[in-house]
Parts: sequence; C-alpha cells; structure tokens
Amino acid sequence: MSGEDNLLRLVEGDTTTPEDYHLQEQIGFLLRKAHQRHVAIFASQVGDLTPPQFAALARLFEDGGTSQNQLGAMIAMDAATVKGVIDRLKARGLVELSRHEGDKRRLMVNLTAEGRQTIERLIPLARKATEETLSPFSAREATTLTKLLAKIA
Amino acid sequence: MSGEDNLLRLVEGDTTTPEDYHLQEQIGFLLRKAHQRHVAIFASQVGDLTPPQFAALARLFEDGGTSQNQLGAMIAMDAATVKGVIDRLKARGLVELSRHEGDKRRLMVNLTAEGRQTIERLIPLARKATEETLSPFSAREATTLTKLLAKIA
DNA sequence: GCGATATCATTTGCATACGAACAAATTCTT
DNA sequence: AAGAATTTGTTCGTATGCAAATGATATCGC
Repeated sequence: MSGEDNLLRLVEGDTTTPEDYHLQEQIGFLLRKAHQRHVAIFASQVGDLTPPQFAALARLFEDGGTSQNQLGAMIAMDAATVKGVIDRLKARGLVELSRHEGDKRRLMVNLTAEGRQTIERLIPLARKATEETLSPFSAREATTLTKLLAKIA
Repeated sequence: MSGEDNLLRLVEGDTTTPEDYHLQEQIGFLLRKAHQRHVAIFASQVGDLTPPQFAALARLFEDGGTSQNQLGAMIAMDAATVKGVIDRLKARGLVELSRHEGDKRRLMVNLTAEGRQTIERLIPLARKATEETLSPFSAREATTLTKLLAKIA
C-alpha cells in the first residue's frame, strides 16, 4: 500500500484497507461455521439421517408425494443433489419411486410405511437438535435469529 | 397417532405432534439455505476463489504463515478438508509449503507474492459479497444478525 | 402435424466436509 | 533411555452441492 493510495482513499472517503478485513466478522464465514455446528448437533441428536435426507422425508411427510425435482425445489436442492439424496433414501426403503402417469418424464417420490414411521420417530429428535443449536440464546434472541434468517432464505 | 397417545401427551403437557413440524421454521434448514445463498453471491462477486479458499488466504494475510492444521483450526476446517483446500491453492501458486525446522511433522503454509497480491485484490470484492448478502436488512438488523451468528459460532 | 422450445431427469467433474484408519514425529512418563 | 501417549498430517470412503452437457418427453407456434 503506497502513500498515494492512502491519499486517494481519503479523498474518496474510503477508509477501509485490505488490512482492516477481519474474516470472523463476515456473514459468510459466520454462516458457514454456524451451519457446521448445527450439522454436528443434528448428527448427535438424530444420528440416523443427515439433515438433507431428513428434510426430504419431512417435506414428503408434510406435503405428500411429489416429483423428484419439485421436492428438490421445496427443500433447496438442485436436480443433481436431490437425486443422490433420494437414491440413498430409496436404498434404505424409506421412499419409493414411480413414473407419473401422463408425464413419463416425472419421477414421483412417496414415503413408504417405514419411511413414515421413521420420520415420525425422528421429528422429536430434530426438535431437540433445533433446541440445542439455539441453546446459546434467550427465547427472544432465538426468535429474532430465526426471523432474520428466514428473510435471507 | 392413537387417542391414547393424545391423552398421554396432554397429561405430560406436550402439545406438539409430528404433524405440527414445519421444516421452514427450523434453524438448521434456514442456516443451510442462507449459507447456500451467500455462497452463490460470493461466487458472483469474487468468482476466482471459493469461500473456503478465500478464507485460507485471508487468514494467512491477517496472521502470517502457520502450519496446515493450525490454519484449519482457525478457519473451521478439519485436517482432511484443509488439505484439499491448500493443495488447490498450492497448485495455483498462491501458497507455498515447507517443513517446519525443529518439528518435521509440521507443514508450514505461507502466501506467495502472487497469493498476497490476489487476496488484496479480492478483499474489496468479498466485502461486496458480504454487503449483498446483508442487503435484505437494515444496518441495525445486519448488525444484530452478525452478532447472533457470532454467538453460535 | 412438425419443428423449436421447454421441462424433467441423469451423468460427469470438481469442491467442500467429516469420520475412521493409518503413519511419522514428538512429548510425556517412569 | 524406552515405551506409551499425543500431535500432525495423509488417505479412503461417504455425502452434500453446483455447473455443464446430455437424453427423453411435453408443450408451444405456426
């Protein structure tokens, strides 16, 4: 950083320099770490399924069967990602796949009986994971954080 | 859900059921989506490096050289993950590796001249990414969110 | 009805992310 | 000093996550 650069910055009203940059204050870094922490908590509370796998089952439980890509859109996964998740759930017998009648492109995904039983069993554990992730906060702070994040997402 | 289960829940004061569970209100789901959105914004603003690669360079720029695992601890990456990130940065000539004298286990990581130049060039763009990610919020809300996330992480 | 377009799904390649098993070097304990 | 425990790093396997290319089917425009 030269003296001329410093002068230019002052003239332009820009008082920040690369040296002032602090990674741990950046929203992206904090989001990455917070997400990591939650995934670890989720694994310790729920264990059986990963958060994406759980999300897929929970959404099917809420809304009933949909096509694979539609489901992906609802749980924020692109087509390539949702395929892998559904493949693994199918391999475990938690969902079953069928072709849509009338539109042979669509791959319909439905919960099996075991899938329904599994998600009902895991939902209370997922609530505990939410609770533990929010445990550093007061109820008021937890609500604030949830609302702010909902605004981003 | 049987009638007996309902009675039991009422007696125990538990009024939530699996049917009441809403994925989009869960902190984990929101963190995952918010993180995804930021990564997309970061890619569009910074482009050249991924957020983890950028984090490694930024940290080396802030603190100078450290060992690979130590660096990983500072930017929240386990040993296996940080290895891949550093390998790719090394392949691009942005960092250089050397063995620690006195402790031959330690792999020291340092910025190259090109690495330093790169991170100085990218930091202003990373600031823009932070800004855009926080654009749905007022300044006050942005500060609140950052502080709350820092508390989790 | 037919060609252009759009939608749905699959595949490949690359980049995190983590657990577990392992190897090498260092430090601790006795 | 010798053996045990710890630290540092590597490798492997599994699971997201996304871009880009491809194939199959539907729909639109004419």
